Amino acid sequence: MNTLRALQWAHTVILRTLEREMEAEGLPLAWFDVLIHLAEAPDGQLRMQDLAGSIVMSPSGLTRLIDRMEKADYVTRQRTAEDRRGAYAVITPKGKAELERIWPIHLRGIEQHFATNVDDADVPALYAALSRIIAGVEGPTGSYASD
Amino acid sequence: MNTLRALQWAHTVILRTLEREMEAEGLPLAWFDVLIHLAEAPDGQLRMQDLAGSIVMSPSGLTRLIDRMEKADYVTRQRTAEDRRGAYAVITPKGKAELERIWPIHLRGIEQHFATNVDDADVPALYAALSRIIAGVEGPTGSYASD
DNA sequence: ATAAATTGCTTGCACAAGCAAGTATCAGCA
DNA sequence: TGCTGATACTTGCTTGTGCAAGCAATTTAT
Repeated sequence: MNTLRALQWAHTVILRTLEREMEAEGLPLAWFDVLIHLAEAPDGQLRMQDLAGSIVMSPSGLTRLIDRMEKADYVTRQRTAEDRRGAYAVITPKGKAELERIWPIHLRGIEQHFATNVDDADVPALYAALSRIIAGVEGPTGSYASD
Repeated sequence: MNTLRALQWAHTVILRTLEREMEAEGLPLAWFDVLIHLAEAPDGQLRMQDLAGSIVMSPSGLTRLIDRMEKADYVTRQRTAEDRRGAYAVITPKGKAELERIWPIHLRGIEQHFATNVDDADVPALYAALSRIIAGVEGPTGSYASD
């Protein structure tokens, strides 16, 4: 219980801080998340639902997020003949460039607000514990990639 | 970085699940958070800003949250002569009753979605690591109570 | 072959949250 | 006392999110 509360606190405070930093840089954290997941995916594309799962957002939320990002020319939607209901979100060159730009800034933020405060010795245990939690909540069908 | 991502995942998935459960029970998680912090405070009251700090919410967000909860008669605002700018949020009997009602349900949810998946051996390390993170982000002025 | 059920994404709607600006009160100092 | 600045909360506005419903394409069953 207290551990859960600590988890919530740690998350909220860190993420809020990072979010503000990113926003100040002109790229909301959610946008960054999308870009990085796409950049890491083969061909820089992901089905909408897979992407929604990866960044833990509702389908409708993702639809609008991609709407905005498409307007900014960071991603494109690509429909495929193979299943004409579905759509891929594809990262654009501009999206890639933006990701390159923001990446070091974001890393610095993480270093400053998170990594600094983690005892090196804690990391493996922390990571292992969190992974187990995730695996448990998700069940065998989970889409969390522990890359 | 991956550890941070794991933190984010674990938090988001668990909290989202709990939130849906609570909402189904008729008490949003945020309301529960407010109630429990008030119930734990001396005289069941807390200054608005302290409460905002405790549940990690912006002052404006808390104002409206308390507005809603006041309408539901779970809390009251009480202004004091000592400093007429400030206000206390005070838990009402109805609020306490609601907390009693929801508490076991929430605990069961935590057990099911969180505690089950945490290796008992992990807990101390996990808690310690998270606490260090929190302390680091917060600085010496932090308002996180590790009760 | 065709109707029914399912899937994949998109819209209508309502709501909660944050930022910036506003208001009232208090503290410090000439 | 009377100003100046800080504090504590509240309000106006904008935005992002989720749920429920909708639409189109696809699969399943008859």
